[in-house]
Amino acid sequence: MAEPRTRPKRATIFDVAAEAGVSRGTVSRVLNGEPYVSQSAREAIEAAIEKVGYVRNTAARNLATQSSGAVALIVHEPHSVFVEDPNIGAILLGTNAALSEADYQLVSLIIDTDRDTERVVSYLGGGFVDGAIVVSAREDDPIADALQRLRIPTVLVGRPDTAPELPSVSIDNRTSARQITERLVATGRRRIGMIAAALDRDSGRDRLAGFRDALGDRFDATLVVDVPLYSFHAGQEGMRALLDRAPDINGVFAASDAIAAGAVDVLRADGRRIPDDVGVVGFDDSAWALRCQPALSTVRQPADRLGARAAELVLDEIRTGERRSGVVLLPTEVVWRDSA
Amino acid sequence: MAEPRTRPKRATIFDVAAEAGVSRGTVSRVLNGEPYVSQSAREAIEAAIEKVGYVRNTAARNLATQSSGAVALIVHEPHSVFVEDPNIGAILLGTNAALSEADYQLVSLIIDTDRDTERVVSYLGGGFVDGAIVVSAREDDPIADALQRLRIPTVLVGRPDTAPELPSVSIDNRTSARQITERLVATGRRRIGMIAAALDRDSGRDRLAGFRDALGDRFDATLVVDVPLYSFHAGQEGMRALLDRAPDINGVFAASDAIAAGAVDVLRADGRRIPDDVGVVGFDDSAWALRCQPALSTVRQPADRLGARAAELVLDEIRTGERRSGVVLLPTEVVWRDSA
DNA sequence: TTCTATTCTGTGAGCGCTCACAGATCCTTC
DNA sequence: GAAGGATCTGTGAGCGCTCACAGAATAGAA
Repeated sequence: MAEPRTRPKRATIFDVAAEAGVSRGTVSRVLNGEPYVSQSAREAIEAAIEKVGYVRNTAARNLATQSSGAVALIVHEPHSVFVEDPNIGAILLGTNAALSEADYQLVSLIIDTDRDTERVVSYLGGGFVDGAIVVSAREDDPIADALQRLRIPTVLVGRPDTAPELPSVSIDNRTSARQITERLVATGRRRIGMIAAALDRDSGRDRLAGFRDALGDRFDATLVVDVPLYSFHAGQEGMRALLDRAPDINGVFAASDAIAAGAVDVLRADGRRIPDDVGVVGFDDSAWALRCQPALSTVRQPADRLGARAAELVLDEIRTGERRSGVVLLPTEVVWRDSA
Repeated sequence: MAEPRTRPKRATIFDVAAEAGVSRGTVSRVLNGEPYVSQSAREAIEAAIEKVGYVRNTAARNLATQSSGAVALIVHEPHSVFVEDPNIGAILLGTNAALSEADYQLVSLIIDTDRDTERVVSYLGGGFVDGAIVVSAREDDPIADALQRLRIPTVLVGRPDTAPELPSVSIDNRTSARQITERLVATGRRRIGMIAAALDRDSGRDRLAGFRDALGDRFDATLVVDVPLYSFHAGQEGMRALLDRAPDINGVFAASDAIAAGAVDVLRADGRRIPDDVGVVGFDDSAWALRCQPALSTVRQPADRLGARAAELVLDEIRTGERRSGVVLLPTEVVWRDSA
């Protein structure tokens, strides 16, 4: 932290009061939109604020109200994913918008290593934030646990089974996956495989479950490969494995667009035409989807709205003190393009 | 902002003083690492801090020191770029790391619309941050101007010509562009074109200048096309235009990897082999580079170090009160792969 | 021993704000 | 025309910390 610095003195609530010819209390009242202020006083104060160029000092306010005016967005992903994953950026943007609307400050905390976990937990214990949003929590996430212990209003993005007490906002991965797979079925594909990923998260598991739902009796576990990451490379590897097991495969559901792009790459290298020989569908509607040749059919998830909704829920709990547990599911949209 | 909330009472500096049998002043001294504290007092206080679980209240400290303990990272890009551009995420991460090391809080502000500009300027005027880092400032950027007026310590990432008084950290775009183009020349290409972008920023202009440097007399202005964005689509369009103008082209320098990927796409669709018929090089060493077929030769820029260095400079100015203007150039690295 | 430097410690004031309370003013209503 | 309620306003205390100052303790030199 810094040595104190001298900056041009800012006007305080005192200056405003003097200028308007009223007391601090009255100024504070109009600042906070409280009732019981006369019209004339209100106008005088507003004019005075304008005149002296007053802006509120957050530190003082936070000290007096015993709150921080900040909400943490905790992203539990390695740096590489943080940089690459389009959804995370969109969630961040959505959260930021909703929070600043309500005059709250977003503080983003990125957890990469175990050391970060510790640091973040102690930061959270410091009362620096009034609430928290956790993105991509794992099962038994120590952060979620800590947040619960500290009784900090928290909302999860995604829906980990481990912390059902915590409210969360998510998309219906299962139904979405079922819908897009069904369309694959409807176009006459009979040998349909899936490249699944992140089975340690609910999102990954639910996409697999939806795939299974759509196939019903025809589901064949040997046509499911599990890759470690939502990445292009993982998609390539997954597709090669699938091709090994079932050379006659004619439909593929990839757990993300990046994976689908990898799969498309391998399929074309293998001389197969898309969608004629093999239909491929993805998930996310990220930039990958349009970048593929042909453009990918996929599921669009409203990542920014996910972030915004989470922020609203946290704000609500901060204000009312009441936790509304439960899962908020935001609608997705299946986008049909040319890959299937 | 919130109604006050009751949270379990936290220990204050008072509790620590009582526990250790000393006064507040002495506790404050050890907290701030000041001299003139006896060994015994220091030990007693440290034990007391541990025992009562004390953590410092930032709001109170900020109020007393008249500083905020926060540094803003201002990103002047449309949301889409923010989400897509790998460099921005890396800069953010680097800044965050350097700042939290020094116990400062990163506050990221994203400017998308003109309304955002206004809001951010007033936010900045509110004394919420002790310093600022501006990413992708434009020429005549109103934010940079405001920051100067408010006399807030500021460092630019990138090197806009308009605010030479402000210190900045950047890469040497011109030399890097020259180096990678020279290699294109060295492999025997004679008809070399460039897909340039963002010529309203120094980065874009410098890359073009470096290209020109490398070609010397052989530079042919008709082989330079200018595209509006650092994107895949822009790359496709740019390449088509280049092909129209010079069907015999055999070397292409793209101003970014995304553009290069678009160019590669068009070239292959046109039946040209890479690197045999046409050599292609990019810039950034982003995820695009490895994703291309064949993998792209490109310039790696240390985006995270850019962010970290900017943070260090801001911190330094905050602490000393002295502005070190001038440009810090971080080294880049040309990465040779298979596309040229 | 006495005097001066040096090291250490406690105290009061104040940062800018909010909150609770007490008091003032105004309007109803009987 | 007085009582009672609603509406409005000012004041004091306090949030947790830092800073400047004054005073205490210790050490070293004369």
